[in-house]
Amino acid sequence: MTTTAQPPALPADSETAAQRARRERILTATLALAARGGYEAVQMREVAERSEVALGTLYRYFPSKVHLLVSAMASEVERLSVRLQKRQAPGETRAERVAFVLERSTRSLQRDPLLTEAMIRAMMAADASVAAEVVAVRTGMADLIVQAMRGGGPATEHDVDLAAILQDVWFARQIAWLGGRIDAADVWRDINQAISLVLRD
Amino acid sequence: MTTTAQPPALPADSETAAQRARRERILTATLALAARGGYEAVQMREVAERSEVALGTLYRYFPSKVHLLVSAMASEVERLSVRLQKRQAPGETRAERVAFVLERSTRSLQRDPLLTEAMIRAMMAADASVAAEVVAVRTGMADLIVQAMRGGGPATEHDVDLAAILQDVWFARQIAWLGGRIDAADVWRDINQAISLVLRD
DNA sequence: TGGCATACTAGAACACGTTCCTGTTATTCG
DNA sequence: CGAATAACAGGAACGTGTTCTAGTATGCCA
Repeated sequence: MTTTAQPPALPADSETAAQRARRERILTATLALAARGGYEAVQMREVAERSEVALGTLYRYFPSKVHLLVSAMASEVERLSVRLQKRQAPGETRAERVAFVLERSTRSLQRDPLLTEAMIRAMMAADASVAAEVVAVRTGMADLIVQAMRGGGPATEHDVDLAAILQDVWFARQIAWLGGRIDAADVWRDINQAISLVLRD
Repeated sequence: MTTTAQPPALPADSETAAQRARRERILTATLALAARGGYEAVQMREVAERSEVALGTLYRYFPSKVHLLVSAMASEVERLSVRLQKRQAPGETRAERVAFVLERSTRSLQRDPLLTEAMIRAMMAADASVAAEVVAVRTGMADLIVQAMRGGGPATEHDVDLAAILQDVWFARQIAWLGGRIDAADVWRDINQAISLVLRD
């Protein structure tokens, strides 16, 4: 319930160069700490110190640890999206193309298991106050899936609904993995299965 | 990393009556607090006080807040399961019967939004150490779904896989609701849609 | 240029999950 | 029954997310 104006977690256009640099340093430090030790290693005091910013300033930019990590994930999805959308996903059917994209995404995330743990955990812990950041992440991922589905053609309402279901399964399987109930290979097997169940052409 | 033997979060048969009573009081207090104020209102000191148990004892029974809340959810799912399995779900198709059961479950949970918030949040926060309790919850829910699907007939491997997907969507939609991204009515609409997409007879 | 609002730093302070310690009560076993 | 062991009560103490305070720097406007 702060009353003073402040840089929002979603960057505004009116930021000064110094502010953009601070935000950048904060996100970089966050990703580094998360990659090394997961969710619990991202300690606000440590993030502040590494990004050479006072603790209060960190909280001005990102009002909670969850905001911080979800924002970090949004920037990662952004990166992934740019990389994957350079060319159309290969495959004859929708299922094949979606499988290609989701497998690449999954593998890319599992390469840094601790980082993924930190980000997914934050997504799950997000309450209503983090809605905007969470929507950014989900929109980015939905775009990836829908683009793969349509394979150049137009996306229908139905396509978007299907993409949402796949994304739900995708997240749920990551959680099951984090929860130690399935291993990394199962994650992909289950997602793949969901794809073929949901996207019967 | 405790080394001494202790009453596990999953009750053993060898509990004395006094221990069973303590566990019961703890779960009752947990549900009461959660129903009144959600996840954050379930404070370990408060739970201990209300159940007339020392803080250390509470931690002996439930080694963390997440264990405690997931165990509470397991007992709630148990209750729901007993209530719903009194009679076979009505409906001609698998989709109709599953929809019936999941709608009842969803409505039952949404009647106590704060309690649901607390339990779902704990499910999502569960790490590997809570795997046993989480599995108990998921097994209970999967049973509900599979029983509705088969409508008296035998359940196949495939049925169980489909039930897992529906459960993933079910949880994910609850999270979206908790995260303020969709409202209570959307939860049911989305789940229903997933049912008809996944269970095309 | 001076004044003023806003942003930032440094660090104390607070809240709650968790751990630990000390002494007491209950339980089990010889 | 008596002694050993485990369980419990009561409460202090610690760690980390979050908030608050006081002082300093920075950018903006007259």
